Amino acid sequence: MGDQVATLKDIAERTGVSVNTVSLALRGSPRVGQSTRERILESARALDYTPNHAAQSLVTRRNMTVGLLLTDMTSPVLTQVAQKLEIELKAKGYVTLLAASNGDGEEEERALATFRSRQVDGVLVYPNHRRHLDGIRRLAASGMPVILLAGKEVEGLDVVTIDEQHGSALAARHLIDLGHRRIGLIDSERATGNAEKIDGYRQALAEAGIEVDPALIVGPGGHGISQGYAAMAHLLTLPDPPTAVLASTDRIAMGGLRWCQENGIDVPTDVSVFGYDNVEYAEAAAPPLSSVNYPAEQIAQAAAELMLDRINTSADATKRIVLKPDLVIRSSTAGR
Amino acid sequence: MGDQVATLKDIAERTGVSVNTVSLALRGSPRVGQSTRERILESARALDYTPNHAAQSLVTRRNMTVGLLLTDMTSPVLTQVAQKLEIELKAKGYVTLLAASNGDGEEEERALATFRSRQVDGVLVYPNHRRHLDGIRRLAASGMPVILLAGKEVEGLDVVTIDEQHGSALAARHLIDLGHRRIGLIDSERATGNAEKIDGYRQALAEAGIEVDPALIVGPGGHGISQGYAAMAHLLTLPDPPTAVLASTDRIAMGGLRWCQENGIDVPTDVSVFGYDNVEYAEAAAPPLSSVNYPAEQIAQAAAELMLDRINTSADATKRIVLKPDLVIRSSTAGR
DNA sequence: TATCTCAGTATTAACGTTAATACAACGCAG
DNA sequence: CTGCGTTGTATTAACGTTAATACTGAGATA
Repeated sequence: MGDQVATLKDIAERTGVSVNTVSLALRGSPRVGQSTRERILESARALDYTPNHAAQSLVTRRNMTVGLLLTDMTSPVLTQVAQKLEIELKAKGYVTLLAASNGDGEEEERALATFRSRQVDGVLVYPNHRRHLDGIRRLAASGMPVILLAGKEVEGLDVVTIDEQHGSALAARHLIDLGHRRIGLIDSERATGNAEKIDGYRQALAEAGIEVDPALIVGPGGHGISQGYAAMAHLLTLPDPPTAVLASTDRIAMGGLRWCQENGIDVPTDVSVFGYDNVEYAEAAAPPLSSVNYPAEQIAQAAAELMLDRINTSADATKRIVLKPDLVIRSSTAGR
Repeated sequence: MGDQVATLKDIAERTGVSVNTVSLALRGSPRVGQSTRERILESARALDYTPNHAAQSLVTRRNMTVGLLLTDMTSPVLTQVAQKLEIELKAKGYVTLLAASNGDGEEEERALATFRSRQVDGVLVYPNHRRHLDGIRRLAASGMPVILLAGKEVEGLDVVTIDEQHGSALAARHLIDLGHRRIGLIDSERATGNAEKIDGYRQALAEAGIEVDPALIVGPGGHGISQGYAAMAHLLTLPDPPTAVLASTDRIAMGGLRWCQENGIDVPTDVSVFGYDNVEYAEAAAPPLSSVNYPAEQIAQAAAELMLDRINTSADATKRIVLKPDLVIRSSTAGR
């Protein structure tokens, strides 16, 4: 029963006023009389009225929706950001339309097209590739507010992200300060921030006057736990193995920790291991993992704020908000 | 330039035909002539036309959207399901509108209202409370397809979930088979499936003729890692501590593992620990955690299929799909 | 040649809402 | 008692699309 949803018209008929009066009353306009308003509100409640968003958005040209495009819906870092964003935007009345590109460029394009077709008011994107931003640029050029959540060096687009190079350099410096000179790097090619993280590592080593040994840099070809396991195996069975290892991801680091454990290599006595992202599980690793903290909350907050700005006020120059990450030192790192 | 989005009308004016002809042509109707069609398609491309979804949905009464309400956007299990669901639904042309209730009943209500207002074609829900389903029931009663993703005992609503009691019983039985008699249970009150998991534990013990010692059942008051840590501390400092512990969540189990590690208690020699969910990180725990596998992919697949069914064909009797979980045995469990 | 068919296109009316404007009734100042 | 602002409500026109129906001209049919 009552399979049809109630519309303004239904309320209007029931109360004997015009549709427009109902609309005004429900929106709290002072122009409708006390008693009429009450009758209308009561009818609305009785009919369990919910405004038809499509109709509203068609006429107001506001959708109260922002699109959020993630590269991976299961990444703890990304979902943390997504969670905060959702909360932040919801507080302002916006709904989050989520899509995942799962590392696929075509999926990314499709998601953007969907966002456009649905007339979202703005789009937040973790791009798949740092260089290949054509689709995103096109969308932005068409007047859609677009904010990138990775790729601090990007020109011509708003960006809110962390300084991944800085984080990486910080971690490397910390290891150097502990007395390490041979520091391995496991960096997954496709992970967000690839080149930047390698750059930070190089920078820290250069500053300390340590020559970079290319044999100590290994791309695991993925960012799963098993890839970290394999990469660590590779590094520690080298003729002249590193005494410390920097991983581009906690996942990778934890895979590495597992290899150490299985092979009787004590962390941090035999090797120090440094993660990246400060995932919740890093705390429960064996041993608890030192990691570069990804300030998800601040990113989300800044991004949400900027997004609302972009939606409500017409274009300024593009903005670039780059947060500096800090370190969380636990017990997977120690001096020589 | 071109800040205004192109509409059918623009294409119509440009090609000199009527709006309706354009609409037909773009939808591939055979009723429009070859040459006209080509001119229209070309114009559409030139103007970078994207259909206005709000307008479409207003008249077709199909939104091609399903709402997904999660209790926690950062839970690895839930996001895994969300990911698969998104992929599955996207393949059928549906977009996923995501919301998180974050364990708050009012947020849940608000999210459902949003879904309704946006005229989603269906709603998938991880409910906050098993008993308090009023809002969800009301939505379903209004004709909206609704599928619950937890709470196998629920009447009158479609449910796709796993048999949590069975999973829990399986795990307990495994520990019993290994020779354990004093088995602790850490079950977080609010986690999905609370009562069921306890029931499974009781059931397995009863079957084996082991009396349940209430002192061995501890509710950690949350499902974080630190709560698991504290709960394990509590259990293992008992006068007569358990020789095996079943945790209602991998997160909790991993918190427990950490406590053991810090306190020189070897797992599995001194205690066996069993997790629940088979989170990715379980594999990298120290030691790798035995866990009840949550078949996220199957859940998502079944839920998506049922949802499309509900959207496309009018109501049958409510359906209840309950998958049986299996165990993943790693090295955190061993015999006495 | 008159009629019938049919392909191709146009016209009209929805969908549910908001926005702009018009109207009616009323009290009140002049 | 005329005119005027005020208050409350109604009317009309949008928004961009689809659906139903109406028209038009040309070739086929009788």
